[in-house]
Amino acid sequence: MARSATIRDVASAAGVSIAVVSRVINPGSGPVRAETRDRVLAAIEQLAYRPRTAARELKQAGAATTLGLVLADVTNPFFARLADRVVWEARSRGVQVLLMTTQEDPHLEEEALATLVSRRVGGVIATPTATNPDSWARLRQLDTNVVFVDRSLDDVPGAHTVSIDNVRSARQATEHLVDLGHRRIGFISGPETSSTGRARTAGHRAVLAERGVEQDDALVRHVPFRGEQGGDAVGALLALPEPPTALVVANTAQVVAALRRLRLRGTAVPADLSVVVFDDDPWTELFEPALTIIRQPIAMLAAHSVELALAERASAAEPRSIAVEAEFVPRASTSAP
Amino acid sequence: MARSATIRDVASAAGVSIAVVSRVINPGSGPVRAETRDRVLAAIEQLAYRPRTAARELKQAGAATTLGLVLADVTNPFFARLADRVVWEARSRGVQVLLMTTQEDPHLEEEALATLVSRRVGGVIATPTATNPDSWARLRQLDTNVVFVDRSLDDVPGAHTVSIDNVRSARQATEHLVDLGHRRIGFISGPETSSTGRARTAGHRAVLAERGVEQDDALVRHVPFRGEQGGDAVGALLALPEPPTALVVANTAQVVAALRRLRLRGTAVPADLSVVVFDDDPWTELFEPALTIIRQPIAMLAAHSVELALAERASAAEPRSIAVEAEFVPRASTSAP
DNA sequence: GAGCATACTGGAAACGATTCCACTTTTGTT
DNA sequence: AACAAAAGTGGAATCGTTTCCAGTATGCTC
Repeated sequence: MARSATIRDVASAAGVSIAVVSRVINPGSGPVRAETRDRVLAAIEQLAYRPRTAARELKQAGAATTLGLVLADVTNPFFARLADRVVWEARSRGVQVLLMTTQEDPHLEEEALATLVSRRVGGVIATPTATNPDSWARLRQLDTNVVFVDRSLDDVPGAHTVSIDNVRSARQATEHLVDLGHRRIGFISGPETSSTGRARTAGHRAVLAERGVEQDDALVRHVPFRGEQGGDAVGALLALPEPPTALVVANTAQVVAALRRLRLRGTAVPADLSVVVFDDDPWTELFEPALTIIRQPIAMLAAHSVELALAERASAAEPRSIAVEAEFVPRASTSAP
Repeated sequence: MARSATIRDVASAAGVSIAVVSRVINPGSGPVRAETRDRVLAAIEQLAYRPRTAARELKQAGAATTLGLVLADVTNPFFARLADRVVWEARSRGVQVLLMTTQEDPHLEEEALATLVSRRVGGVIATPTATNPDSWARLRQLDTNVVFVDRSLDDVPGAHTVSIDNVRSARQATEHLVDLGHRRIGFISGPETSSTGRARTAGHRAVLAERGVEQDDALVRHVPFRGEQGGDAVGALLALPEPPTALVVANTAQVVAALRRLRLRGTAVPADLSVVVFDDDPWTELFEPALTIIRQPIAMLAAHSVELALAERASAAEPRSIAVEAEFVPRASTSAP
C-alpha cells in the first residue's frame, strides 16, 4: 500500500512550494494566483491528497474546532437525543463532536477525559458520573470550557452547568400527586451522589413538608441510572407494610424495569399505583395507560451547552449556571388513589 | 493561561533528555533505570504533563489505536445499543472509539468520512446512509478496514459486512403471518436504496410467491428510517380499497409513528391489524399488546464488527461478509385476521 | 518610464512527540 | 583483573503541517 500523499507531494506535482499549497488548502491565509491555485487543486485531486489532522493540530495550538461530548449512557434515549441535538448544533457552527460514552463507569469516564485532555479539545460537554476531580481540574487548567449538562458536580470550580430546575420539576410531580390525594409516594431516584438525585428528592421532600404529609425514608430509593434495578426497587416498595399509592421514577431505563415488574405482579396503573416519569420517550405516550411525564427541553439543553462550550475561553469568566424550563405533562398514569 | 507542559519541560525538570522521558511514557520502548524513571514520573506529576495526541499520531504513522464508528442515528435505540456494545468491545481491546452521527444525511456522512480519513483512523465501522463511493474508496485506499454493519453498500470494493440475514428474517415474519391466515400484508420498509430494505422486501416477496399469495406493490412502502413518516405510510395502507390485515415495520422510529396513527384511528392490534417489527426495544414488550419482533443480536454484531475493523490490515485480504442469526419472537401483536 | 505599493512565492523555522544510533556505564563471567 | 555483553542515556532526524519573513514579479500613478 502506497504511503498516502503529503503536502510535499502535492507541491512538487504542482511545481510550487509547500507554502503555496498550504495557502490553497486554507483559503484566506494568504494570496495565491488563480492559475496557481488551479494547478494545485488539480494536483490535490489527482493525488487524492487530504491534509493530516494530526499535523495540523500540532501546529495550531488551540484548535477550537473539536468539542468533546462525554455521555453517561447512549442507551438512554434522553442522552441519545441530547447527543443528536448537540451534534446538530455543533455542526451548524462548523465544529466536530467527539462523542464518548462512559456507560456510567467512573473508570471509563476517567479514560474519556484523559483522551480529551491529550487531544486538547476546545470544549467539553459532559454528564458526569463520578467525581474525578483531578481529571476535570486538568481540563480547566488547559483553559478548556467545561459544561455539565443534566447533572453536575459541585467540586469542579469553573465549570458551567446547564440543566432543568430539578427541584422545581420534582415539586411539580409531587404536588400533582398530593393534589390527587396521595399520601404515600414512592420515589425512585438516581444515586445519592448525583446532583439530580439530590435536587429531586429535595424538591419532593419540600412539598411533603409544606403539605404536612408524613415523610418516610423507606419510600425513597436510590437506584443506578443504568441497569435493571428499577424493578427491584419497585418490588421492595410494594412489599412495604404500607406500600405507596404513587411512584415517581427518574429515567427511562428505570421505568421500563419498574413497569415490567408491575405487570408481573399484576399491579394496575393507575388504579393501584400512579406513575410519573422524568423522561420523554415517545413510547411513554403509547404505553397503556399513557404515562404522566416531565419533559425536558432537549434542544434547549443542547443549544446552551454548545454555546457555552464554544465560548471564548477566558479562564477568568464567571462560570454560568443555566436552568431551562421542563414541562410537566399530566397523562393517564396518575389518578386519585 | 500558561502554555501546557511539553516533553521538553519534563525532561529539563527531571534533568534528563527527552528520549528518556519518551521511554518512560511508553513502557517497553527501551530501558530506563528505576531511579531515573521515578524522577521523570515525579516531574510529569508535578507539571501535570500529558503527551499530546496530535504529536504522537504524527510520528507513528498507522495508529490502530482509534476506531471510527459512523452511525446513521443514535436516536434509534438499535443503533444506540450497537454503539454501546462497540465501545465496550473496543475498550476491551484498548482501542478508542470516535463516534460520529450522520442523522441519515448524506452530506453529514461525507463530512464524517472526511474527518476519519484525515485522522487516519485504524478502522471504520459504519451504517452507511448514502452512496458516497469516493469517500469510501479513499478510506480503502489508505488501507483502512471498512466494516458495514446492519446495512451495506454494494459498490464499495473491499468492505466487510456484518448483519443479520435480512432475507431470512423477512421470510420468517411473512411466513408467520401467512401461516396465521393473512393474505394482504403491508410492508413498511426502509428506503429502496438501503440494502436492508431491498433484502427484506425480497424475502417477503419470495414467501408470497411460494405460498401463492397475490402480490400487490401498493402494500410495500419505502419510508425513511428516521422521522415521522411511518404514520403516513400506515394511513395510506389502511386507506387502500382493500387494506392489509397485517403489517411488517422496519424499525423503532417507524413503528412508534405507526402505532400512534393506529391509536388515533382506533385500529385495534391485533384484531384489526397484526404487527411485526424489526427491532428490539424494551418498550415493545411493555406495549399492549406486546409486539411480535425480530430481535437482532446486537452484541454479536458489535463483536464481529470490531474484530474485523481491528484486524491486521492487508489490502489483499478477502472482504468478509458475516451474517448473524436474528431471533423471531412471536408475541401478542399477531393473530389470525 | 521611474517609483512604489501590492500581489505572489518560497525558504526555513516551528509544533511536540518518537526513534535510530552512537556513546557511556554497569554487570557478569572466567 | 580483563573483557564482553547488557543496560542506560542523549543527540539529532523525522513525522506533515502552518507561518513568518524575505525576496521577486506585477500593476498603478504621475
